[in-house]
Formats: sequence, structure tokens, C-alpha cells
Amino acid sequence: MTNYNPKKIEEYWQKKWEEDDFYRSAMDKDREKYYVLEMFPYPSGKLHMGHMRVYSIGDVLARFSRMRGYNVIHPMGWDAFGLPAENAAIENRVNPKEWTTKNIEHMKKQQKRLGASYDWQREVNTSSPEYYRWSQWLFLLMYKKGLAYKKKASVNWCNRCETVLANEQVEKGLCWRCSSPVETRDLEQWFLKITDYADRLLYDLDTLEDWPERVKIMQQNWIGRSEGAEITFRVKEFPDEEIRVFTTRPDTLFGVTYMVLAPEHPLVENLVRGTDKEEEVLAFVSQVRKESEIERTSEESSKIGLFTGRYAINPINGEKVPILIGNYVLMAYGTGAVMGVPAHDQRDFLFAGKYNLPIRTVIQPPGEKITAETMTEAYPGEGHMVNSPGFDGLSNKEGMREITEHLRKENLGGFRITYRLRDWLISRQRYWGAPIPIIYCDKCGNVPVPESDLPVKLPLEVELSGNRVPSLAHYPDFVNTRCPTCGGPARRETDTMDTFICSSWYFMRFTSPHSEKAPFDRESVDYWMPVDQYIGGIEHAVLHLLYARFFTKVLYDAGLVKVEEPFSRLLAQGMVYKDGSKMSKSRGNVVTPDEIVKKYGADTGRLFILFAAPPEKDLDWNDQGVEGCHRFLRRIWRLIDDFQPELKSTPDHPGNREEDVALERSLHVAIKKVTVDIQERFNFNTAISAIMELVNSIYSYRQSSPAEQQNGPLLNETLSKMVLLLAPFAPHLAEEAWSRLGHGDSVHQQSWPQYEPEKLQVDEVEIVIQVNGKVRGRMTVAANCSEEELVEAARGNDRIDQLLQGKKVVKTITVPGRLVNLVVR
RNA sequence: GCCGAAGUGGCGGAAUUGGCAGACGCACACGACUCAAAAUCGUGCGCCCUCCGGGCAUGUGGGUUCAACUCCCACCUUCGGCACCA
Repeated sequence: MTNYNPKKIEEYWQKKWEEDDFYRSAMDKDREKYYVLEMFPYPSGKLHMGHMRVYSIGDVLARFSRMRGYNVIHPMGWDAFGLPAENAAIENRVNPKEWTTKNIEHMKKQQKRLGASYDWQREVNTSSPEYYRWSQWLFLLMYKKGLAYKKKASVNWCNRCETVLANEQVEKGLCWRCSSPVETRDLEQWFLKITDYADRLLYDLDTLEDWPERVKIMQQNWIGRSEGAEITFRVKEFPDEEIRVFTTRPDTLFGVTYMVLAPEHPLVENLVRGTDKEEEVLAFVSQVRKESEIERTSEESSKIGLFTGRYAINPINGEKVPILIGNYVLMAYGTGAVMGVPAHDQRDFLFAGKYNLPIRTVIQPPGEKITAETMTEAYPGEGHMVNSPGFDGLSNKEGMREITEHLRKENLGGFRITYRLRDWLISRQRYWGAPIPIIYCDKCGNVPVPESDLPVKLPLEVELSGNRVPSLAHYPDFVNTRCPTCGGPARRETDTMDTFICSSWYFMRFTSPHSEKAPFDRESVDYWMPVDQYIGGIEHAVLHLLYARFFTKVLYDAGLVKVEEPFSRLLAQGMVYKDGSKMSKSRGNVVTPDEIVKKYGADTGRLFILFAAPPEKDLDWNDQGVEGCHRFLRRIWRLIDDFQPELKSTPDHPGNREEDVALERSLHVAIKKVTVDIQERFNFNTAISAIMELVNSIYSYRQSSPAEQQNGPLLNETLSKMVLLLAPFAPHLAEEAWSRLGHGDSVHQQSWPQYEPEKLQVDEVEIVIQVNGKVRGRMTVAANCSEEELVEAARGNDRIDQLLQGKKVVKTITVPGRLVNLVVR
């Protein structure tokens, strides 16, 4: 008898797998490929439970798919650029590259110790020149296509990180990385024109059938498409000045009684110049501009408006309406100006009430009459148009169309779609990133670095004496260069790229990670892409997943790939909690993969993390639950350890006792359940419980069987197949067990077991007898019993017969194999 | 405010197509083994009652149905996304 020693077993097999280069993948056009990918990590230093969870899920799918016969690619790499490396560099006085390299080494060791089946030949590191060379190349591709541009704009600035941020990287007014408040600054920055792809990013969500609905909805909200009209108002006092507004309700145009401009609107200064309102208005404008994004958006109640003294002309009826400026109108959305229709917009209604602006109803709800004098809230619903000369009587839907069309003919507006999505701000005023490959020449302007000069290398000697790693602007050797066009003195762009650029295409690089001629070679990317199964945290629902989709579409348009969507199927895994809250140092509830591996082994850790909850739900870490899983593996170990095939010298036992048939059925039930649960439902928790049930059945079988039967071919087969089912979840124990059962090869090279439907059949079934829908008894009948026989048998049951005394059966319902329900009066 | 997800024993969770609610695991209790403990094996384990047997139970209140965790209506709570979005 031997004890289960996970450390010994796991280290032994890990070494062997590595020596045999076991998980290497290669293109094979005769075989169907399967690309399983976990979001690659930022090399922060060490793995946490979230990592362990995502890798466990991915590894189960990779191993399962291999056994199912697919040509599986399962790569891993490092999202290695980013600010933490700079902070750590200052703190520890160590070069960011060194810090990153050391972390990668350590984390890679940890990943290997978890037994994940990665093809390490394909490892990529986004901070290596071999990789970022192609990130730069892709930037230049976008530049040439007009998708990368530089402009001065009002942008998000994080004071703590000392850099700008993309809109997606601001969460509730705070920096996504350091949670300090984000300010607005007017700066000249590089952008990618993701808005050109807004419609495709939105509509192609419909093609992603195997994406979680919630992720698609988040992207949909983020893109924020709304249809409506753009309408041009003129300023009465300055007939040459136009104010354009965007509205989703052009049908209410006759109901406009005022107009509001954003304080930043370029027209504001002109409107009030030299008037008695000038001082007051400009003071208000500068006060609003000083407020941060949070201040300005948090005070929901205080919508402040200020009359400019000027009037606008409503293009539909020539009426003049007062022009106000208001703190609630955003320059960044629509046109920075809105028309006020108090009767049919609740916000306008309240605003009009506050500033005594007139209300005019122009839509009447069906079967009801509303008037401006009596209404207590706006009516934003459907109805027919009134007070709209020329359009009265139309439904408001027709009205939208007709009015928009009328304006279009008069050249005063037209149909328009507005998005909430903004262009992606990608330049960062930081050192540790891929340099933007642009050169500024006084003579030639902005000149892209020629492809042959890529990569533009990041200088690696870093000044670590201050409290910041200096940005590239502080390296004269880097900055000063020659213009590729005229050869004259020129300066390099000193901003680096957002790290999200590097992670927007890494999954394609994995298909040919050593390519020196292109970001990826055509044949490989066409064979392996798209990623069949992508797994990662929900926090990337809009960030990384939107950017990666955008990149893929750009590459598709450039004819570089044949897929328009990178990830066919997405699994957004839940978070790992303990004692009801997120694991964190300050709460002192952190459990690390290291300590679990040390105490119980990787197999136990993997098993628990998969067993404790379905993958997409949050998981509550429970130390005793881990013990339970460890106990389960020990139970398996004992089965294998006790099994002595050399005793199977009893061929006279054909294995057809009742217990034998039952055991065989348990095996096939388990095969079916585990297969369906992994493949179709991703319910690893129930797949594992099915294996537990099988193991329980084997234990009962052993208890009720003679010794020779306990070592016979039936048990041999049952144990072997059980080990195959276990292989994706606990790969080391399964490998050891497989070898101890006397099989050659690796368990991970075996075919996934098939269940035989006839083995699932039973002769007799237990049927529930209900009276008026309540369970009143049970009976065992032949499985092929007819419905009539079922009812007959149920009525013949003693207890049921008693209950039926003096009652009349008015209806019977039978569900074959399950129940009989007698409806009585 | 809008959109979405969820709510089941002491706990994590299961119930896949409307058909026995609580699989599997944890915790707990009892028994076996042991000098003892651990480990292991076995048994029990939703709540209540008058314990034969019956009643009540899947956030709350209604409804549909022979039958509802599952479908419909209204509401409550928690979590997530978006939000002066015009």
C-alpha cells in the first residue's frame, strides 16, 4: 500500500511532459483545429486565484479537446508593457525590463507547476522588440489607412499616472489603474478611429452566438448608437451663425421652446461678446470648465441654465426661441447643443419649470388629452401630432420621418446616427511601452518610420534616481534622429502606445510567433484563427474585447486575415471570493495558488476551483471544500492502489451479476454526463460530481463483490475509463493511475471514452404515483411497460387504492419512465 | 432612470424539454476500526407536527396547469453595466 503523494507524482509527470515536448502543436490541414486561449496575464509578479481559475478552465478544455481528436493549440504569453513595471522600477531601483523578465520567469514556473498544457514554443512577450516591432507595424498600417491620427482634443488625464487615458480606461470618473480622479486637459494626442467601425462592432455582435449575452449588451451600451435627426437652427441676431442639434425626437420639433448650448460650445463667446450678459456667462463657463468630470456629472439635481440674451430660429416654423447655456449639456456627445421640448422630455420639463420657460404639447397620447397647463410630467410616449401645422394628425413615427425629410429638402438638417463611442486615445506619456513609430521633421512634417527601420527600439538604460521613470522625451539619443524622407535633422515621437494595442492582436501572433517577415504568417493565421474558445474575466467586456474585435476588423479589411471576429466562443469567468469578499491583502483573506499546490498539489487545487461553482459565476473559496476534493482524489488513489490485475486469473467470472450490470451502467451514465457537461454546458462542477458518483458506485461495488471480481476485467475497464474522465481535471493523478493500471502511452493521448446507449438501459424503473399532483406512492415496473399498464398498476397499489375509496378518477396522466398522476374528484 | 444577471437546506451548489426539489461536496451527529487520536469505512441529515402518517417549503404576492425552482403578471432584495446621451 502506498500513499497519495501529489508533490512527487506531479513533479515527475511535469518533467516528463516537458522532456517529451508533449503539448507542442503544429499545423495539420487534415485535422480539425481547436484554438483554446486564456487571456494572457500581466506579469505582476505572482499568480493569484483568478489566474488559477482561468488556467484551470482553459486546460480542461484543451485536454478534453485533444482527447476528442482535435488538433489543439493552447498557447501562453505575457502582456508585459505597462505602468506597474515603472512603479516597481522606482521602488526597487531595478530596470523595468529586468523586473518584468524576473516576474515572467517566476510566473511561468508557477504555471508549469499547475500542470497547464501550454505549448511553450509559442510563448510571446509584448515587450520584446521581436513582438513590438509588429505592434508598431500595425500602427503604421492604420496610419496609412487614415485610421491613426493626431489631434488636439479635450482628453482624460490621470495626475497620479501622469498620462492620458482612453475613455474605456476611465471608470466612474476614476483612473482604471490607480483609481485617482481623472481630469480633462486639452492636449495633442494620437487616436485610432474606432468610431469608423462603430456600426460593424455593433452589428457583428449578433454573429457571436456563443458569447454571453451580458458581454454583448455591455458592448452595445458602450457603443451607444442612437438614431435621430440633426437639425440646424440659425441665430436671429447673427444670420450667418448656425447651431446644429441632434435629437432622437424630430417629431417634437414644433414643441421646442428654448435651446441649450454646452458651456464649451465654440459659439458661446461670439453670442455674448459685448453684451451685458458677457461677464456673467463667461464666468459661468469658466466655472463649469474647472469642475472635474465627477463633480459635473454627479450633481444630478442641479441643472443650471443661463440665458445668453440671444435667440435661435426654429427652422420648421420660424419661431424665435431663447438660447441658454447649461451645465448639463455635454460637448462630447452629439453636437454640444440640444433643443428643449419640455412637454415631451422629462428633463426638459423640469428645466422649463425651474426657469419659467413655456411648454407646448405637440404629441397627444392615444385616447387621452394632455395640455401644457395641466401636465405634471412630460409625456415622452407615442401618439399623434398636434400644434404642428402641416403635420397634424400624423402618428409621431410618421412625423419623425416626414419632418426629417422636410428638413433635408430645405437643407436644414437630415437623418443622423450618433454614437457614444469615442475614438481610441492610444498615446501614453510613459516610458515602458512600444514607441509610436513617427518622426517629426520641420520640412516634411509627420513622417512614418519606414518598415525596414522597425522596430523603433526602446532605450534600455533607464535613469532610476527620481520618483518617475523619465518618459522618452528625456533621452536625447532617442529623440534626435534623421528624417527618413529628406535626411535632415528630425525628432522622434516620444509617446508610447497604450498597452491595449499590444494585446489587441497577440492571439494572431501565437499562430506563428517567430515570424520575422510579418506580424503572423498567412497560412498559420488562416489555419488557426479564429480562437474557438476564449476565456477571461468580465472586466475586459468592453476594454480588451472591444479593441481586439476592432483590430481584427481592420486586419480583415487590409486583407491580412480572413476572419472578421477573433473569438468564436467566449467564457467570462467569475471572480474568486473568500468569506463574501474579494481576496485582498487588506482583508487578510488571500489564499495563493502556491500554498494550495504546496499543501495539496495542483490537481486538488484545480479540482476544487472547478467543482465549487460553474465557471461563469463568482466562486466562494472554502478551505474545507478543498479538503473535500483532496479526499476525493485520495479515494481514487486507493482504488487504483488496491487494484491488483495480477489476481485476474479468474476468467470464469463473466461479470453479469446484478452488481456487474449496475456498475457498467454507472460507468456509461458517467461518461455521458461528463461529456455533455464539458462540451455543451461548461458545467465542470457537475461533470466532477458525476465522476464522484461513479467513484462512489465503484466503492459500493467492491463492498458487495467477491475478491476475484474486485480485480477482474470489469473493474479494470471501469477504473481505466474513470481515469480517462478524470484526465482533463486532474491530469497528474490520471497519468499516474493510467500507468499503474498497466497502460502504455500517456493518458492524455488516449481517445475520450464513448458511452454505449444500450448500456444505459434498465429493465425496471421506479415510477412515482401522484394523486392530484401530490406524490402518494411509488412502484417498480418493467421499463417497457405501456401507459395503460402503468395506470392499472398504480390503481392496484394498496395505498393508492385506499386513497381512491369513494373518489372518482376523472383523468390520468402518465409520463413514461417517470410518473403516473391520477386526477380525482 | 434605463439595461442585464441572480435570489433554492447551516454552507457551496444540483434539478439539461413543465414531471419525485435538495444530486455531488462541505459542515454536523451517531456507529465501526483504534489504548487514543488522525485517517478510513458505514449510517443519518430541509423545516414543523400527534413522527403510523401528514403538513409546509425554491425572495414576496397573485395567475396558468393534472403538475411550476422552471411559464405569465406585479413587487422586494442583491450584484453588474450605462447614465444629465439630448
